[in-house]
Amino acid sequence: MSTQPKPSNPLKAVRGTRDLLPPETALWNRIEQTARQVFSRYGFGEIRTPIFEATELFARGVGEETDIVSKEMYSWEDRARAQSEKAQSLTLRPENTAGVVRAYIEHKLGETGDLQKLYYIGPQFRRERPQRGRYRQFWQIGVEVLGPVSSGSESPVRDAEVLEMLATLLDELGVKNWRLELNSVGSTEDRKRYDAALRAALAPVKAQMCEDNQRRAETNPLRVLDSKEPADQEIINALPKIADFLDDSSREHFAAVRAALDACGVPYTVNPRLVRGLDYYTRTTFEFTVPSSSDPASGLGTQNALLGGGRYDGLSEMLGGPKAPGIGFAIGEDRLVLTLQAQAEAAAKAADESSAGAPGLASQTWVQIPKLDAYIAPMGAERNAAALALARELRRAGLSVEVGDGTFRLKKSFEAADKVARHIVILGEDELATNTATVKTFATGEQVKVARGQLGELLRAKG
RNA sequence: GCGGGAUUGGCCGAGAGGCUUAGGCGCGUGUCUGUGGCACACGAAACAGGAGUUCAAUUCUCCUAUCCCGCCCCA
Repeated sequence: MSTQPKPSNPLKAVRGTRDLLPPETALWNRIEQTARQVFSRYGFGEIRTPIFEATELFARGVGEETDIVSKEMYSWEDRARAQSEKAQSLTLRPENTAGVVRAYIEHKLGETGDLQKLYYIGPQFRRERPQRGRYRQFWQIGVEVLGPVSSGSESPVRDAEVLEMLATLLDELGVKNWRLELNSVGSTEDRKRYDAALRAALAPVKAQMCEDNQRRAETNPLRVLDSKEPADQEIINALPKIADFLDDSSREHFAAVRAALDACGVPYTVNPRLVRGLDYYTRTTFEFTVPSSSDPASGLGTQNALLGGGRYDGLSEMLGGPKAPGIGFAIGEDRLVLTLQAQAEAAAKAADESSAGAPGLASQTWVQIPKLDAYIAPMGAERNAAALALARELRRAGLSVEVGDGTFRLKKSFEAADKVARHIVILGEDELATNTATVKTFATGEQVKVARGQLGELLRAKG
């Protein structure tokens, strides 16, 4: 029974991380490109913050008691720079809002008086049990809108604008069947009063609930609202509602957000049980979901939340900065990819029920990878140099070109060419002697011999 | 962190305590020295890792790893 100490395999991506390869990366690029385009139409600029920060930032910003901070962070003691200094605890960012707000404070962006509209795209790190749609290194596309009160950062217009933008982005990406769930958790004080009321209401009925909920009732009563335990639903539904604990300003704010969404025609559902895990959320909280496990058109299992976000009016001050109300969200890019792939797959299956062809490119990318304009086939190794020179010419003219190898037999060149390109350009003895090239078009089978100078133009004309 | 399922070539996917680990896709070579896509022939390539039971293990058991499902939680 000699069990070996685990042989960590250096030739394997570590648990919870993965490589993204072509052609799948084309899908990622398309998503990111679409997001950038949409964001810029709303006046957002990109921010890039470090991938690691002082541990303290997350402890204070995200909340000491959250799961993220208490058990999911990748932290380490950095080496002290000098004898006199002590090592600093650093952490791979588990989310990006704290970093953005830190940058806002550090660069005194509040002093400009302007409303800051920022977006980021990048990897985040949490040490959780990997699952479908949950990785230890995962990607988020996020947005933060914040600024001094005088910039209008507190306005419900900002909430509604962000939500409307998300609806537009998901539509432009082609995400089907998304749902917006919306709630208000009120101000910090509202939440405090609600928490007390919940505890009071739970005290007499707690014992009838499942183990998890009994524990939550003690540690974090808000989380009881999240419970999916069927047996406890009756009790949960009878619990006090956060809506009844909102002060006037929170109530008006929420009503204004909904009115603006209605005016824009963005559909949503108010979900009074939507509470989010991070400490800094105030007032508006929201989630966009897609149909989950039971529906094959979701690529996600129980992780049916595509993105989440909310308002964080007190975060800057929690971190020691000026008052800077804000609202933001983070899209789980990995989940977005999974969803789009699953929906593309489902659509393809529905489109041709009959052909039981192998799951093609659609399942991986749903993005069409265009074929190259030309494949240059040199005849004989001594034509290789000339082929590369020709490729350079064409590429500089903006055409996409692959170059074969003169040692390939013509048959092999044709096979290789047909796979990646629309045309094959044959470069043999004749062609070089007469300064021409032979071009064959795969789609039509037609073949012509043209002067070198006209080759680019011809390829462009044939498309 | 807890519970359950899975792991066979590059990919998909059969299989049984001992006989040669099917088949398909893909790949390579040839028929075929400048006109391919087809066809035919041939070829390379796998039982996740470790221990145990057994005359014999890829098959049974255990451990480890990884993925998937659920819980927790979140994107």
